[in-house]
Amino acid sequence: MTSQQPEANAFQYPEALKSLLNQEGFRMTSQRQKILDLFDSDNLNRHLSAEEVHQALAEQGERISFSTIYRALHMLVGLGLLQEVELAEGRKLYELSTPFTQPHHHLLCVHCGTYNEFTDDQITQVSTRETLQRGFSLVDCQFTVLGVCPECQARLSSGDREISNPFPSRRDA
Amino acid sequence: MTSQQPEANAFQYPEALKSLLNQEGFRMTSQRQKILDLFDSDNLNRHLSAEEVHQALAEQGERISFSTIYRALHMLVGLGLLQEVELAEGRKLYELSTPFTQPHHHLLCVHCGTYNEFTDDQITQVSTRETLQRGFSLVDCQFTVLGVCPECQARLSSGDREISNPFPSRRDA
DNA sequence: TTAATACCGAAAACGATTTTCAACAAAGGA
DNA sequence: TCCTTTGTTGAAAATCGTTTTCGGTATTAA
Repeated sequence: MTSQQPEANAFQYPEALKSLLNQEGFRMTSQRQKILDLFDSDNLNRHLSAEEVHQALAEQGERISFSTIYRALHMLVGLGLLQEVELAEGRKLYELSTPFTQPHHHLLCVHCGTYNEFTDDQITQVSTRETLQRGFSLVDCQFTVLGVCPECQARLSSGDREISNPFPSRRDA
Repeated sequence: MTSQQPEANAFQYPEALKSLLNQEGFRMTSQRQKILDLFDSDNLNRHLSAEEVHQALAEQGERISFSTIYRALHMLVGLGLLQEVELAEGRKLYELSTPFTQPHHHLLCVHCGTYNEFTDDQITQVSTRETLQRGFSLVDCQFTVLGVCPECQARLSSGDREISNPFPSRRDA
């Protein structure tokens, strides 16, 4: 109850979240609550960019400025509730951090940008081993496998040859 | 000799590089050669940002515009000679791609930004397994372990508490 | 009730990257 | 050889995601 770490179910208890923020001198506001809710709603346990957060909120009638969104995302990362991942080039994505979800990694199609998640103990093992060997403390690990999904393979084999940037841009999607 | 793939030693043979570009309708120019040389010079088999490329060239008296640098880096990635890695947030780094170097991964200190490289067969195994299982073809994999290096641990334990962004910015370095 | 402090949105600033554009250079014919 | 086509360059402008500034508002604590 009085632990410094957020409990695994902090999201179920609005009060716990509020006091977590308060401990650090922050306040729980309606904007922040709505942003958090986005990540917690379980049909949405995916990665969201600031842009996508803005859009998702807009779709439910909430008009929250980008400055507020960015500030909230930063704060939530600082508190350990969210974590950043770098999947799509040029922008950062955010997801619930590992105390609240299973550690997982990403398999990304470099053409259409869709991704799968997977978990693998070996990855965790390697992370731990490498950090220990060098006296590092482990903060996080990000494993991203880039490939071409079956659909894009089919599409590509029928014609359209081109030298493509292995990192997809928003426009290509 | 007539293979479509670049040979592992293409960098030793300027002619091979030139014809590799020509095959795709590009030309080998002095600017592109100098940029390539940067990555090939073996005391420099590290990651360079566009900024660092620009600076390294400036130090040897070459004044090449950023537009040219960015264009060359893109093209070289497209040709498979370089690959992008996302280590430092907010900018892309480039390094020789795996046919020319050993596959390796990165252990990054989130405070000072220094990194170690390591290799690990398990990572490759997992990449292959996950892609095959889903019918993907494997393009690349990026494994980045984030941690705090021993030096920063020591420095941090003596005082300066703060909620910090787990991704370091240039200014923090 | 007031003072202090955190918060908000709009707009400006920022930094990395990309594009535009006009001039230039290499290649490939007539 | 001259000419045309096409790729390349640098400077400057544009873009994009993100961060900061600023004036005003809300919450908290004295």
